[in-house]
Amino acid sequence: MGLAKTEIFSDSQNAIAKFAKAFAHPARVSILQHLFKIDSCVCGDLVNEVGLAQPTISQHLKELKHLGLIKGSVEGTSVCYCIDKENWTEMKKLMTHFFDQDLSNSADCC
Amino acid sequence: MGLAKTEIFSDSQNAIAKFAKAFAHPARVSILQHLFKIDSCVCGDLVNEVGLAQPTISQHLKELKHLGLIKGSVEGTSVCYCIDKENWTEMKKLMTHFFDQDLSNSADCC
DNA sequence: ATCAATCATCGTAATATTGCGATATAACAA
DNA sequence: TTGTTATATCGCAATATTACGATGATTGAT
Repeated sequence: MGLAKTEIFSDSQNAIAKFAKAFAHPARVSILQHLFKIDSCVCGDLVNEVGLAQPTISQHLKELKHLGLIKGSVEGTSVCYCIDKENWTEMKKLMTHFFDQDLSNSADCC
Repeated sequence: MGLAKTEIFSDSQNAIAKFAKAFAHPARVSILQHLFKIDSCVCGDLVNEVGLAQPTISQHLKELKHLGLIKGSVEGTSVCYCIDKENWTEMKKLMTHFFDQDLSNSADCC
C-alpha cells in the first residue's frame, strides 16, 4: 500500500535502503556531483545547473540535508551547501560493504 | 507530478538513479543479501525468509531481474534465482565511481 | 521603511510504489 | 485427467514521490 514494512527488516537493511533512496533520483545525483565538482560551495546556482524549478531543487536539497549527506549555511541572502564529508564517508562504507559481498561464495546455477 | 524528468539528465546520472532505486527498498536489499549468502540458488524460500506475501516477493524479484541484477531459471515447478555476477560487477563499478569522487577537492565552507 | 534577491514552505496535481487477495499459469505426480 | 505445488500476473487500495506555482520569510541595499 505504498508503505514499506520497515519493521520486519534489520536496521542495516533499512539504512541501506534509505541512503539508496537518496540516489534514486537523477536530480539528486546531479546535485551531489555538482557539489563535489565545484571548488567552492554552491548555492542557488544549482537551479540553473540542474534545470529544475527552484522549489523542486529546494525540496531535493532538504531530503539530502535531512539524510545528513549535505549541510548548508546561510551566506547573506543566499545559502551555501556542501557535502558532509564525515557522513558521506560513513555512507560509502555501508554501501560498499553491501556491494562487496563475496561473489565467489554464491552459486551461479541459473 | 511523480514523473522524473529523465531527459534533462545524463545517461550516467539516470543509470545511477536506476540502480539506486533497486536498493531503495529493504525487501530488495534483503533478497539480494539472501541470494549472496545461500550457497545454492534459492527459489520461493525467499517468501519465508523475507516475510512478505508471495505476490509481493515475486514483484520485487521481477524488478531486480528487469534491471539485470539477478537471473532466474525454471527448476521443475519452482524457479531458481541468483545474482547476475557480471552485471553486479558492472553496477558496482558505476556506483563506486560515484561514491569515490574526491572529497579533498571539494570545499568545506559550511 | 521599502525594495529586490534568495531561499523555504504550502498546496496541489500527476504519477509511482508497495502490498496483497484473487486468479492464472506451468510443471510434476498419481 | 485430476490434483498439487510453485510462481506469475491482475486489480485494487493506500501511501509516497515528483514537480511547480504561489506565497512566505530573511537578508542586504537604497
